[in-house]
Amino acid sequence: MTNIKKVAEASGVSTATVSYVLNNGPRPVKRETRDRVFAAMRDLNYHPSAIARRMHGKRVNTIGVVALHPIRSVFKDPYFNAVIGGIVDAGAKLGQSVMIFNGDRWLDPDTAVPIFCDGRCDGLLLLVAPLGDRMIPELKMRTTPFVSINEAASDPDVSSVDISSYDGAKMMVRYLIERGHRRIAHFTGDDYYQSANDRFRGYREALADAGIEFDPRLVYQGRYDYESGYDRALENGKAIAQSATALFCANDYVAYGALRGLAANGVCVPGDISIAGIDGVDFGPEHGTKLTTMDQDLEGLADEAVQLLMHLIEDSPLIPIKKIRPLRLREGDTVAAPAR
Amino acid sequence: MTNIKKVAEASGVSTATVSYVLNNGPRPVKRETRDRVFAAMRDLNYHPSAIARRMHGKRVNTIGVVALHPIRSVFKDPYFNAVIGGIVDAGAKLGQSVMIFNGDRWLDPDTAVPIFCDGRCDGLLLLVAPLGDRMIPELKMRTTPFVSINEAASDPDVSSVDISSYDGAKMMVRYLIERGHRRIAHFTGDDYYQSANDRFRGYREALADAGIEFDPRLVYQGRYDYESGYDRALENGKAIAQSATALFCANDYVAYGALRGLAANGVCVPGDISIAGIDGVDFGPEHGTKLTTMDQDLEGLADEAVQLLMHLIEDSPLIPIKKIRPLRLREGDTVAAPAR
DNA sequence: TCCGTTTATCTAATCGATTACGTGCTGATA
DNA sequence: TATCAGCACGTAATCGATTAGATAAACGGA
Repeated sequence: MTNIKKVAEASGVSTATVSYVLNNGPRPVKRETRDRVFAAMRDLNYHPSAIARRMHGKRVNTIGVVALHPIRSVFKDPYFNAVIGGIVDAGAKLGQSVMIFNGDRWLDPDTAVPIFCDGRCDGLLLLVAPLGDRMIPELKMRTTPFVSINEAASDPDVSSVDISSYDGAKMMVRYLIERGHRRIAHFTGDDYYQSANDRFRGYREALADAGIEFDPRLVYQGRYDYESGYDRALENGKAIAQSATALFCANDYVAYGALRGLAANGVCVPGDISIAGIDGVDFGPEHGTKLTTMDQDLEGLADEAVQLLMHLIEDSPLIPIKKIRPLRLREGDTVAAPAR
Repeated sequence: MTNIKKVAEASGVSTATVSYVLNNGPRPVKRETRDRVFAAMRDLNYHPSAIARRMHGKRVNTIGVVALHPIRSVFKDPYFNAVIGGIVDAGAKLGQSVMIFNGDRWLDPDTAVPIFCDGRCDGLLLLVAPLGDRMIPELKMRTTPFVSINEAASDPDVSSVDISSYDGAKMMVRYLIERGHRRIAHFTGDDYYQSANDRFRGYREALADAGIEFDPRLVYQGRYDYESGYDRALENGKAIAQSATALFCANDYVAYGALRGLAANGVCVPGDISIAGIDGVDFGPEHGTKLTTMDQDLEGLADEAVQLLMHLIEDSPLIPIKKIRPLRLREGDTVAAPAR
């Protein structure tokens, strides 16, 4: 392989000079010499080893994404896909490659965190809810900067980018109320997610603000996935359609599941009941129905997280930075005024 | 940071001995000493730097995935998602992390390939059709092993994992013929993909084998995406329904597009016309109609590619290895016998 | 003309590991 | 007891870069 030594020999200078040319500093090099070095680099098809540079604290232009999910596969999930895709895109624009840590192998923080921080990445993005509580203390013991995305931002020392699930849920339920609904059911998400609790709280607050009494019989405990929404809608479809005119689901998967589960019960959406989700996940053009949801702009979220991480890597600020992103209503075809 | 030197001091041995303990070789260490070293590593919370080890030709346990597409975003594409997800899963099982190279930044082989090979990855997987022709000559000049996945396997020196698009298309068209169809239309894929041409060829051969004359009026040139299928079906829906009883699409996106485009024309599938795809892309449970398609088992493909790459990395065999994977028919709800 | 500055470059230490080579010790053999 | 093999481990070179410190030449002011 061609290394810096060969380039130095070929251009008749020391390796130090080649390095100064390569990095455009920290010491100046005469233009004439510089040109000779560049020529030698071209002739020998030289490209510096990222590894050797990292030995001196230089960056490797790699950001690690720890994308773990306790149950489902991350790559079959449009939410994770959108975020990871956004990270890769945002990274590529800034010349950063992205390393993905995904799989059961990384679930144990004691063995995983040292590997995340073994020098291959300049910084880390965490997509690990609800595992962050176990992961973050380990990460804080090391020097690799990291940003937590959606969840686990409760720790005040951790830089994070997050959405306000509470506000989003509240806005959506307020919207349903404005459309004339007063009997609004709710399918919850997994209760070990902080966001699921926040969304439930936003739902209750919006009702309270409108002077509507909270009815626990309209709340169906569930998980954050399609099957959960489908199963609950299939079991309770008729009851829901009779007792409520709208159904607010804890996320878009649940909402789509509910949609199909209700359809299987012969309930029409939005004719018989309105359905609203939250997250704004893009299921692609192949998908049929457009869901009314709160869009959290996952690409924008990813972009902001990457930029924040780059800031941490480059400037290592002393105090943690927390960003909260707003959700925006996206009207689809699943909400209408109540029939009655 | 704690490094090997501190561990050596703490356990009263030299760094060499610590290294022998760490690597369990190449020289033996007395059990007693080994225990002392392990204890010191635990006490100091020591974990070796992957970077420094790489300086001595050791592996970093990272495989790079070059996932480029000339037009669409890779992460909004279920095909790429399935393959990349499969690679990440297969890698995690073998203790490998995956680095993703994606974005316009890497389209130019002259600047990109040196970066792919800058030491951060032990090997590369190429998902770059149809760009491989430009990328592969550059890669062959370097020492980083690589495997090409689907396309660009034409170069006899390159190890690859591929499906036989020709056989798959032929099998699918033969199946349609067996179901009673004789007038079979075809939506092609982008003609700069070798696979698209192979699929078209398989279509023609299957017709020829059954003694059915090839009718160029039944062939609609297009691209490998949903919109292409949709647009062609929307424009020509009635004509297609009248002139053919089945439609074989160059991939699953096109097929889904055709499905919706025909529906918009009031054509029923499979009542009025049967539709078949090829690839076996999984659109997730949220998706409605089940397409009849040729499944190429993308997870299995990814798994085999990772294993092949690991073989190249570990054993550096002298001759390239080429694998061809079969496609399997997956019956869905979009093919029936012709109505007549 | 002499000395201090500036400029351009070289020498060598350094990063954190791996490993070839050298050394001291033990025990078996002649 | 001298010799030699083998074991256990230390010393130091090495990987490919970066960079502080040393050095030599050019330049400018008193």
